[in-house]
This record gives sequence, C-alpha cells and structure tokens, in this order.
Amino acid sequence: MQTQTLSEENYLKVIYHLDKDGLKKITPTAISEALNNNPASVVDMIKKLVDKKLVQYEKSKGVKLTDKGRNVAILIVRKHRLWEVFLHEKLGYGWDEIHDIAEQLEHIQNSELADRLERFLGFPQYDPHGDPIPKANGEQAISYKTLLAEIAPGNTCRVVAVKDTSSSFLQYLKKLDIGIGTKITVLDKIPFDNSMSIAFGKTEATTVSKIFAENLLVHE
Amino acid sequence: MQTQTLSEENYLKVIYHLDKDGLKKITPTAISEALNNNPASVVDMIKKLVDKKLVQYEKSKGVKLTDKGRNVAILIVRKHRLWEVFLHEKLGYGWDEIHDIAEQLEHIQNSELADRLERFLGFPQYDPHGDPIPKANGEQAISYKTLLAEIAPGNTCRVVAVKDTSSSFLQYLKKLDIGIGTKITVLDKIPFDNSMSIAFGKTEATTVSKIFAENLLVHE
DNA sequence: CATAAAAATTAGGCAAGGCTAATAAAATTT
DNA sequence: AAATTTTATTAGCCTTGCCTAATTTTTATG
Repeated sequence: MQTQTLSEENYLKVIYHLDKDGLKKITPTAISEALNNNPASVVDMIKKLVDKKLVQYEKSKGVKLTDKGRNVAILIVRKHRLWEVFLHEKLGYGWDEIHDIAEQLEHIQNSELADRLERFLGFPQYDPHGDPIPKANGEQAISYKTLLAEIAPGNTCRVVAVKDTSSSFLQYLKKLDIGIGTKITVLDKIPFDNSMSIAFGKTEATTVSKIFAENLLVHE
Repeated sequence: MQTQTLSEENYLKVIYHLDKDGLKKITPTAISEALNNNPASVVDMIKKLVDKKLVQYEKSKGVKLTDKGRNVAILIVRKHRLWEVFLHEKLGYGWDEIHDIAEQLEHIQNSELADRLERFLGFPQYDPHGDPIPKANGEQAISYKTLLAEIAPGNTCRVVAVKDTSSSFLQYLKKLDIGIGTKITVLDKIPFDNSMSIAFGKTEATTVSKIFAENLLVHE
C-alpha cells in the first residue's frame, strides 16, 4: 500500500468534499477553484491520480474517486476532525483557530495514529464545528448541522459553527456573547422579514435578522 | 518573520545536533552523512541558509548557526520532544515508535502550539528518551543521560534509552525484561573485562558485558 | 615539500508541482 | 445549425531539492 504525497492527499480531500451530494460533476475547474490553483495543474494531477487508481476520469462524467481513493480521503477527513477535537478540547484553541493547524496535522502518517487519537479523545462523534468524524471503518454519522433559520419556534439548538467568517459577523457574535456551544431557543419567527426572536444565555429575547439566522450553523 | 521549508528545518536541526559540543567543525560532508544525502545537495542548501541569515559559513570554520538559525532549531527540537511526550504518555506509543512520528509533528507551524502543548503535558522536563525539552525561552536542562557503564557500584539508575537500536539488542533487553523506566542497581564492576553485575526488577543479580553497559543510556 | 587522498564545489540533469499562453473541445446562445 | 463563450488540454517554463560526474581545493602522508 503505497502512500500519497501531500499534494495528492489535498486533491483527494478536495474531490471528496466536492462530491458531498454525489450529484454534480466534478470538473478540473471546480477543483482548481477549491484549491486556488490553475486548471492546467489540476489536469496534470488528475493524470497522476488516475495512474495510481485513486480516481477515474471521463470528460463526460468528470472526476470520481475510486474506492481506494475514497478510503484515503476519508482517512484524511477522519484525522483532520480528530485533531480538531484535540486542539479545541485539550489545547484550548478557539474554534476559529483549529482549522489551519488541523490542515497540517491531517497529513501525519502512522497507521495507528487516528485510532489511538480517537480512543484518547473518548471516541468523539463530531468535531468542534459539528461535522461528523468518520469511524475507522469509514462509516460516518449524519451531519446534524442546520441553519438557525431552519429551526422552528419553540425548539432549542446549540451553535456549532458559522457560515460567514467575516470579522464583522464574528465581532457581532462576540458582542452578543454567542459562541460555539451556546444554546439558543427560537421564540418566534416574523414572516414579514424572516427575522427571528431568540433567547440564549442571560439574554431573554433578542431579534436577529434573516441574514444572521442564515449564517449561524446549529445542531438540533 | 518568514518561515522555513520542511527541508530547511531539517538542515537546521541536523546542524544544531552536530553542534552539540560546539567544538568540532561542521562540514558539508558531516551534514550529508547525517541527512543521508549528497554533499553537493548540502552545498546548495548552505547557500540558501546563508542567504536567509540562518547560518554562517566559512570553509575554514565550517557551518555555524546564527542566533536566528539556532532559535529556529531549538524550537524544532522543543516541538519534537514535546510531541514525543504526548505520543508516549497520552497515546501510549512505545518509546521506540515515537521518533518517526515526532519527526513529522515537529514541523507543524503555529506560534502557540509548543506552549499550549507544554502546558497540556504539565511542563515536562525530559522526553521519553531522557533528553531535555528546551523551554520557550530556549533554555534547556542538562541532559542527565549517561551510559550504564559509567555508573559506580552501589548506585541506582533508571533506563531512559538505548544507544544501539538493533533488534538483537532490543530482543535481549526484552528477554531480560528491561525497558524504559526500569531501575537498575549496579552491584559490582569486574575490572578484568569491564563486565558488571546488576540488579533490577525481580532479578537479584546478573552479569552483563561491557558492550551491553555501553549501549544502555540511564538517568542517575 | 611533493603527492596522494579526502573534501568541497561546479555544472548539468531529473522529478514534482506549479504557472502562462495557446489551442482544442464542449457547451450555450442566437 | 452557426456562432460565441466557457472549459479542457497541451506545450513550454520555473522553482525546490535532490543526484551524478567532473573539477577544484584542502588536508594528510611519504
């Protein structure tokens, strides 16, 4: 079982993420946009991945991971999310700081590492962003992430991530004292402008805009 | 403050280790032997490191780390040893499995990582091989590692590492039931062949050869 | 000191992964 | 269907790090 280069791993991961729904065609351009590089580079790499039997490629159907390629990708995602849990829970990093570090840690190679880390962390199901952590056999829980906007009045949810990561939004959240883990109860939805009235922490009722509610990811 | 490539970091680390005593001249050949590559490659890299002001180079004096280069090297060693503690104590890896993984982890870039890891681990002074962990300010405890051969009769010490890592030696140790942490009391030294009589665990007295005693590193 | 041996350096190349510019092929529009 | 626009692909080049095969330069030795 040969290993992959760092670059190959990054391609596999991006292809895996682009394939989320399995519906849309994964084109060289889509990959180049995700990796922020040139389509020509992507075409080169696709050839290498095809040679290594990690992906299949037909211009008509786009790129598809082979089983082998998917397993590699899932293991990378598994390591990424486990390391995120470690960074957040054990080292105390904020949920906005962990991604870039996990992006490096996910490439550490050792056959037992993911399993040992998982055990050490107590077999977490979700990472600090609410994304499910694939198990050793590749299975993975369903993501329960939804938009705050989709929570029905009367229900309570827990903040797991933000969609918009602009500092203006993050600062607003800070001012409200809403962070990862904050429990929010939806009190009411105003049909007129789709704003909602919510309660959380010591705040008994505040109104937030539609845009706000569409950028906060929660876990029911 | 620019960062270094993986390869540059490895050169700095090797130069730092070769400089242990600060006495012998660090030549391109010595570096190439440590890195297992070609002297010509080393000459190329020395030029890059000189340009980046990480090392100084004069054919007469050999390579010397600048303060800047030394700081980078010490941070790598710090991260390496902290990760070794993590792998051993938290993930339960054996002391012979951690080096290769730490070799990868030491290159993870994040300004707070070493400090947070150090705090999480409870400010360990030594790694699982008995090597001192540099502090954030670059200071470092003295290594107490010595050869079993140098322990005087009547003294007790603790095994921290092996010098010879051949499987024949490791198997012999396993058979004797000596591992990292085993406490050994030196009972007697036989001047004739420099063998020694030692006690450890349930073994009340065994004789080991000079070669044996010169390959076991202990901490007094 | 002259010579042999060892070490350092230079020159020229190679593979990985990127990039730009040019061309070919698809997909859309009209 | 033809024309236009968008994508994909090819060709050629660059940088990083490494290599081999000369060619100096040092260092040791007779």
